[in-house]
Amino acid sequence: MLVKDRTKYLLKLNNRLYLFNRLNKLITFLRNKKKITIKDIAEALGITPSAVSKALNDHPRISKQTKIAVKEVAKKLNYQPNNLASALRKGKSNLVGVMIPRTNSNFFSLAVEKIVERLSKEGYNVIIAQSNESFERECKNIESLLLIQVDGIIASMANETTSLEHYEKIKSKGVPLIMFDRWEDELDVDYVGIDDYKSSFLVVEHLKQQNCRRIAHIGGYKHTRIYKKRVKGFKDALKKYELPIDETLISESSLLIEDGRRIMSQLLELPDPPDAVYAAGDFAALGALQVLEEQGVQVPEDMALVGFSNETFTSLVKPSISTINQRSELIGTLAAETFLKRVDDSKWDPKLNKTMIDSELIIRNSSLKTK
Amino acid sequence: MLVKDRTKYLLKLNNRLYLFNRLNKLITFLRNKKKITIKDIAEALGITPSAVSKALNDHPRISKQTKIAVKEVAKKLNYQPNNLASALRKGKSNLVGVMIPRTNSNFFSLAVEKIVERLSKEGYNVIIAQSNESFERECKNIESLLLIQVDGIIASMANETTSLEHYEKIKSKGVPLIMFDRWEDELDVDYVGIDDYKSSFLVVEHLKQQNCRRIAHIGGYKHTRIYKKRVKGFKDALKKYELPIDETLISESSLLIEDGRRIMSQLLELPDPPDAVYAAGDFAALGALQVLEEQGVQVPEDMALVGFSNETFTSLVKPSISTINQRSELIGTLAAETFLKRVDDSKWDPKLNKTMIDSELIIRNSSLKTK
DNA sequence: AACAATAGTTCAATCGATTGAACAGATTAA
DNA sequence: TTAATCTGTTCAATCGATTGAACTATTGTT
Repeated sequence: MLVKDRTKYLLKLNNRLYLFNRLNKLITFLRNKKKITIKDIAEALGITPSAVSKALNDHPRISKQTKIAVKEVAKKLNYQPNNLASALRKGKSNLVGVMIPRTNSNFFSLAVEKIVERLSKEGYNVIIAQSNESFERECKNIESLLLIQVDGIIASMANETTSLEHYEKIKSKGVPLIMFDRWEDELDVDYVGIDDYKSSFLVVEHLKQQNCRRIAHIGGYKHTRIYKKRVKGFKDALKKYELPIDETLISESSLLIEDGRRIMSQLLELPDPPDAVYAAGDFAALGALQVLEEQGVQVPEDMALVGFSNETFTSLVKPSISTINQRSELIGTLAAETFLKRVDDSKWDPKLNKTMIDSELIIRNSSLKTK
Repeated sequence: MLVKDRTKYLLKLNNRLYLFNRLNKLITFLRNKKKITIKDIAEALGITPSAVSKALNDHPRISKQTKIAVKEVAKKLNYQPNNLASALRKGKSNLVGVMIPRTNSNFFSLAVEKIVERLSKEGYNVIIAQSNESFERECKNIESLLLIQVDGIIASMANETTSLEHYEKIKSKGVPLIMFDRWEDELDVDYVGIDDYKSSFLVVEHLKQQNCRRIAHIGGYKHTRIYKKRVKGFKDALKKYELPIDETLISESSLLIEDGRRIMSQLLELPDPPDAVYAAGDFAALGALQVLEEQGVQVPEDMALVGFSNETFTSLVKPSISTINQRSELIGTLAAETFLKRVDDSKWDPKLNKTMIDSELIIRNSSLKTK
């Protein structure tokens, strides 16, 4: 009995001490703005740091009371967990790297936005890196991302990139890698993107409906899978719709404005010029449009024009440019979800996820002859 | 009992699945070599981890021989330092957060590129966050950045933002904060941006030279410092160049395309419409241009037009839009350097750095009457 | 030869959170 | 009454790198 009474007394004392300490801590905090750790919370409550850690992480063996008390004090002290420490211990940084060729493109910008949106819901922080279409930069970025121990990388390849070692390196480190849009077949990774092959069919079908007979294609470099697929789709679609395939009408370039200009000029000088141009990129389409305008060629009457990617400007120029919507938001969300599936042990599956979604043709004035 | 048995069975199954998954992961892991730490290097050389650490960091008390040997082994084992561990110990993550309203804007995209370029030279990794002009998102982003313990934040305010508590929080945590372009005077922080006031002078001077007499201004919201300055500069410039100030010609908006359209329409309906429009944003300028074209108003003959920011499309539309180049690259570089100065203890200076750089007027067809 | 100075390492604590094992006390079962 | 079970917590090791103090050879000085 005596022991019990003494314990009660001690508890009371302890409680008083607790209140006192808490107050003290608060004052100290406000005065020196020092960083609060679980140790401080533990001290304030008269328990150990490990109990605090467990309480904060909802460990089943911690009582409800303690959890509530701990969380309350944590909030009052404005506790911010040290991510570095827990990352070090858990071997998980909660950081995901996203690497894209450029941020100032409608497609990538939207996709990234969705990736961030989805991943932050799961408590991840996203690091955005841009390669500027440069191979070297891409390598460096990957180095950096691995250095800071991201839990995964979601990437889209730079145009310049042909060698894939740096991507292999990610895989060899056991870091999940998800590719979207631009990617190579040889790279055995999860993938999300539109069906480039099918997209070309949409374009050709539409142009055929507009009574176009000779369709030219301004393509991207064939070492990149998506551009190869677009060309393949283009040719197969021509076949399907019984249109002639003329190799002189098919070109390969970086798809910049200048490329569009140069190639369009060349096409116009042909003895038998095309009556429609399908560019695998909007910038090239814009370049082509400029040349057409300069040379007084009527668009779409004399020459129909379709681009690819739905860049912002396509709806702003005159005539507005028909283009393929790659549904960037959906791709972004799916890429994020593929990553989440990959890191979820309970759903671990050796099979790779290859997700192909359907693109959408946006018909604008540059290709709409018939009303 | 039956229930219990079943539970046990399920647990067993679950456990087996878990083990299987783990084994799979282990195999992958082992195949790709385990993670190398300084301990491994130490073991390989028969010295202690601390000696290795010191050798790698070029500590003066370590012999040249040892340093060379350590670095050689490190390279051979493909050692990658654990950033988390060193960050935890040193209290420095080598991460810098950059928060911008949008990535798909020429200005911000270029600025960020330069920031990354400059900071990675100094061994920093950059986290890019976009607020999408949303106040809420901006707050969340700052939370995240602080959570992962960035060494500093370089930011430009969202349009929506009027309250500044979240920025104050950064400061109160002792994390260096550098603002660029969009920023408020009340916020006592380092700053880099163009001289918005002076920029308006450039525009008015140019329009006066083009014989414009009644200049309208499509302004941004005045709660944002830069837009306020542009209006002030505009009025003062009108005074200086002895042009009339007509408040009905000065408006305030979000500077979106629609805003430009709406305001331009209103201006055209005035009994005495202006002969020039100076928009504080390129998108608004574009909207205005669309309306002018639709209504058959000749640009620049009947109405000269100048925008602001040098967005990509300004040089692509017809007529190309005159605009202000904010020298994003320079701003980016300077912002990065301001940060570096701020964290360099040897150059510690309580004085805040406010850097104003001169902008540049790019004269294009939308305002060039005389050749 | 004795001692100080110096170079080159090792030792041990540390950053902050996490986690399995250990332990104490309360409750229930045998 | 004793043993078994369950609950709620503490203990101590750990993640990997860093760092000042301590220690041990080695060299130089007188």
